[in-house]
Amino acid sequence: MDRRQRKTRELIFKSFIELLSEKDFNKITVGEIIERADVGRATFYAHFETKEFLLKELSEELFCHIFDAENNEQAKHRHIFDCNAPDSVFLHLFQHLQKNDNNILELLSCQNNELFLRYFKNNLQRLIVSHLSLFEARKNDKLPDSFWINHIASAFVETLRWWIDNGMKESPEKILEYFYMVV
Amino acid sequence: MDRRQRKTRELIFKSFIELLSEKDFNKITVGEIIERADVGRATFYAHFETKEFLLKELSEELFCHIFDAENNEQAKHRHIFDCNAPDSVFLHLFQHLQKNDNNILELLSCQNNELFLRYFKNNLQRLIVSHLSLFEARKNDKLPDSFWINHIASAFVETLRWWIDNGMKESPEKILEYFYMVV
DNA sequence: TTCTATACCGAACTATTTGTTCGTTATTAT
DNA sequence: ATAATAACGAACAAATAGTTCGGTATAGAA
Repeated sequence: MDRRQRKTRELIFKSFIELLSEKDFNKITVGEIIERADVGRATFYAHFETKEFLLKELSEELFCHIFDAENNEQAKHRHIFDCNAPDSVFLHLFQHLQKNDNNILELLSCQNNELFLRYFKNNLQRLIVSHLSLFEARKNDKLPDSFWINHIASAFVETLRWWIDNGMKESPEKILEYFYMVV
Repeated sequence: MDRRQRKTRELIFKSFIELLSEKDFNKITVGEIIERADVGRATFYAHFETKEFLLKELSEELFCHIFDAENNEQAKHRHIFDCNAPDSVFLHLFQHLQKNDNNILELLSCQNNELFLRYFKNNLQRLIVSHLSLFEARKNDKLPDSFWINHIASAFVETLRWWIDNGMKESPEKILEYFYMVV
């Protein structure tokens, strides 16, 4: 990809993230985005079909970073999934979030959190399926699999939401404990 | 309230609900709403400050109907909460939803379900607080109250979401069973 | 270095939507 | 019957979305 393209793309993302932490997605205008990113109007539309596509691509970029272990060559991200301790997956998720890598936290806690928590949950479901054995012991046989998976993912996201909304005072270990208590 | 006011208000609500079941909230224009409701532009703005306020008032009208037992004089709605059986509250919620009183179901399952499920959850929390004793036995002492309440409300909403998304094939009793299994 | 492709600029432009204003008409409550 | 007021409808300014196009600057290859 052309260096110019990369640069513009990053400028737009940066400006957009800033704006998202300030105001509601639907209140953000393309005019504001390009002004803050300092790029031309036509340039924006050369990169993103609409504001909605911009959001979609941003989300994908952010969450792939966290979740797509298989496709991720970089060792520093792989370690989340390579650990031997059985329940380290979720602990490391909490830890990563606390460290606020990639500023995901700001997006999960801003006014638009519904938007991102939904994306987050979708990605999470795939992760859970591959770690389903962790929860096998607690599952009631009568429960349909899809119900069970949805419940675990929801419980994680809601735990996360509660943690953020209450100022993230608890340690990742403590939150993991809470999470396991209810699931 | 003037009969004319009541009439236009209902016309606008009706038109709005129809549109919500067809397209995304943010894609709906005031022009479409008033055209379908067959009221003048100025009339719309005399009733609702913005589209967002229209949504808010609609939600309140719908959910108060279900949740606000204390303030509701009508016996037919009060019965949800007057039952003696301890867990009838949630069963009756599922039953009511299955019967699709007030067409709430369409709003909970349409493209905008995030919107309404959030409102739904907020109202639910208040209900849960007043029935907290039902879940006392399953609560771990270490868990903060607010975490526990949030978890129960979330689990209910997510159970409901799963039920709707999977075509509501299960009976309300079965769904209640699932709900109690995970909470 | 030179050359070619192309990303970006910027300004103008159309179309859509929002929210307001105001004089007129119709309906309501008393 | 009358006074109050809700609705009409047409026109209006302002904001925004998305497009077009000629000119400029830069990247990457030869």
